[in-house]
Amino acid sequence: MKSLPDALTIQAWARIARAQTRLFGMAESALKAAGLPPLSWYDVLLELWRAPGNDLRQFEIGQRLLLPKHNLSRLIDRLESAGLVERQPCDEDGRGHVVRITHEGVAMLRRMWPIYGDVIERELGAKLPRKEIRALASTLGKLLSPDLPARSGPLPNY
Amino acid sequence: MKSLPDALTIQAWARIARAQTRLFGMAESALKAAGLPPLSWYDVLLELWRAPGNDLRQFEIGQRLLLPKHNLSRLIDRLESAGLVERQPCDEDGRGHVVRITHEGVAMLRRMWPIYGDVIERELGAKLPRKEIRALASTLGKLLSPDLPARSGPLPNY
DNA sequence: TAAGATTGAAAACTCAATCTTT
DNA sequence: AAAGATTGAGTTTTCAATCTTA
Repeated sequence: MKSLPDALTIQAWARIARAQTRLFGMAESALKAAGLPPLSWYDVLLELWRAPGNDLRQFEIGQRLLLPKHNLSRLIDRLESAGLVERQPCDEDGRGHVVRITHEGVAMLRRMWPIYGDVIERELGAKLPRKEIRALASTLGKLLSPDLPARSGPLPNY
Repeated sequence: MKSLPDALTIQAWARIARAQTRLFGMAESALKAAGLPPLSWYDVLLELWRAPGNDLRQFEIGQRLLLPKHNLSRLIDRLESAGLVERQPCDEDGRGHVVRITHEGVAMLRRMWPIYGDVIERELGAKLPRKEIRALASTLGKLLSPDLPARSGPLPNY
């Protein structure tokens, strides 16, 4: 049975798409202008950096970032070619690999964060009162699956 | 001068990305499962359908959808091959074309909307109280350029 | 059989260069 | 020179098929 949304819901939906396109497009542009890799690299590196042993199984990265496995395979290939991560055989499960962030990968994260974070602050932090940012995060949180691993976003802490 | 965002702002930022990925991924899946074209087709067709004469200049579509022109060229190619739009020479400006939605294009819009709208209602409309949806739309609106053409989102009205 | 991961082929996107008209 | 639009080359993503191990 199909039930259709009202105009207000449609407007909110469209603005989620529009805001994402605009904001993340700006972040990509800023990174490219600085000669740095795209956001997808940052996301993977950050997940690895935050993981307890600085490593994760490939499928765990995919779960956290909502990426399909075939896509991830080649993304990791590129990161590996650039020397930012390394693949190691997995002891517990002979099928899979463990992906670990390298020293260079951490260095890259540190170079990217000032550029990326500046865009976040300019486009979001500086544009809304703190109360409204809190409400935004809370509302969007309700739209996300609670069964997915918790993820607080790009939070380098350095 | 770079100023970095606080943890709350980062969380809100990350949730915009995550919500967009999840929600629009679901819409794409639903359309594909029904054997229908992707959202990008819907977006273009809807803009044309809403335009006064059922047509727009190509660059106008690009402005409304935040798409670069080289990308749009081939998207319109695909829509044209599928018979959903047609390109006509432009009287006022010899450089450009006018893109008009065809009868089949409107029919496609009508077939896609029940599928797409159902996802919007399920994933957004049904999950949040109306007051919160209103606040969400309002907040996200503040993050978007006011100089861009107004766009209220997918609103078929039929 | 299913899960983790990879691969080839095709589709789509990006970037820079190009063409035409303003 | 600038704007609207297209095109070729290269990169990335998507889809389906495959491989290995659980």
